[in-house]
Amino acid sequence: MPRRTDTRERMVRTAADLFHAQGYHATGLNQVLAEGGAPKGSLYFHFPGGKEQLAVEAVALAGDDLRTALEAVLSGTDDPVEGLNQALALLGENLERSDFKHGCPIATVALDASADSEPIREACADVYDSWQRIIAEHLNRHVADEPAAGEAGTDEPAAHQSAPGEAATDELATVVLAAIEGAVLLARTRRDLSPLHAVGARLGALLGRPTG
Amino acid sequence: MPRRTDTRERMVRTAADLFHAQGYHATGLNQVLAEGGAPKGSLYFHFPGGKEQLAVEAVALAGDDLRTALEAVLSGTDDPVEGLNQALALLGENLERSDFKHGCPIATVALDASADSEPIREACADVYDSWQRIIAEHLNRHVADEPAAGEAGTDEPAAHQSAPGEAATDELATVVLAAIEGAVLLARTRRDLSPLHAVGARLGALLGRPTG
DNA sequence: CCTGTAGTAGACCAGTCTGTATATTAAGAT
DNA sequence: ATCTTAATATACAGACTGGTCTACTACAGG
Repeated sequence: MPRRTDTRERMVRTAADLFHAQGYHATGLNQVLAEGGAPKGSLYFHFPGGKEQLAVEAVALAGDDLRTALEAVLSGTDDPVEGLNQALALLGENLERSDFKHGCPIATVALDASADSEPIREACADVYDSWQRIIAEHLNRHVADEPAAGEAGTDEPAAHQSAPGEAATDELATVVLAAIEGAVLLARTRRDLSPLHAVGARLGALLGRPTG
Repeated sequence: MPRRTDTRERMVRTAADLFHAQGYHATGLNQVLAEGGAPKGSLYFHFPGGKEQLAVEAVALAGDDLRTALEAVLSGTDDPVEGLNQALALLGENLERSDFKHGCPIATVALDASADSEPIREACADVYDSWQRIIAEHLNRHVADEPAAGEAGTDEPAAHQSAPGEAATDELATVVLAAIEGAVLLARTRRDLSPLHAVGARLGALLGRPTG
């Protein structure tokens, strides 16, 4: 093989970075090419699907990276609230380090490209699912032995097979993910980390702790 | 004044709609013009600041509209959880009615334009602030008499002046807003309302209810 | 040595982008 | 009736878009 073999990966990484900070439509291929140091021909050789394919792969890559980091942080502690707080701290560091340009690597693309491209939308949804799964597992590991509330325990016929509160944990993981995503969105827009701290401070109540 | 006098407002409304569904960079001025039935000259007459000014005004308008709707819904009930659930229902209807194109009218622009334009970013931040204020007032009206937790009551010197739980209510409103924003983001990306329902179901726990 | 091919390099295309400049029209004032 | 101004209507400019095309380079196998 001629010259370099890492061109493809470099392009995806560059694209992921730019999409992360600017979104899909605000990022031109020329910018990706310039920043990645590759000519146009190479792009369409490696990505015959063009910008759309590049975005799908970039989203998947960024999602994997953050999922890995999330797993590492969450598995490092026994306290579910503590684990999630460390995840929030990680996101806060990313925000600060990038002058509030790097929030959620998926959200921008999800919002500004899913109207255009169904494949991109699906890729983003898949990433969110994977994150939610990690969070749910984390919660299951530590708080599944609780009665898991019961405010809506009427309309569940016999859905939960194995664990008793599995459906409830999924719901809880959805809420946790939503709160985190919203906090990152607010923090990025306000250029201020306090939304992350607020969510962190209220995680205890959200997870059903007596009062923190 | 010649011809029409509503051209300006029509343009802002059209722009707000398109920015809402597609974001800032994905929406071309030609599309705004075509959909609003106005020529280019009129746009730069009414908005000498060009696309940026149009976006700032569109964001403010959309933010005002939703703030009004939010106020109406929240003032209609005495139960804070019930009120927020109705707000979630409203957002869910908007999503469904628009085939999941209309989520938060601010988020898309906030994410894909605040890297480019400081004025747009500020406009978005202002809208979020206004929404948060509405939520905080709503919470203050109904739950301010609670002890307002205290899991992190160590590093607060003497911030809260007037009401005892005011700072705590602000924090809580931030978390509520974040959770709602995140839920809308997830719902739009997944094309599925369940994140909204999940947040609704957990609002009680989040607001400090015993386990309701 | 020669050829096939993976990959690179960049010119090029048609279309679109935001923004500007120049008419043209309609109303209000004098 | 005329002059001014608010507003509309287009034509146009220059830059940039994503995408295609062809030429070229470097390596591998025969």
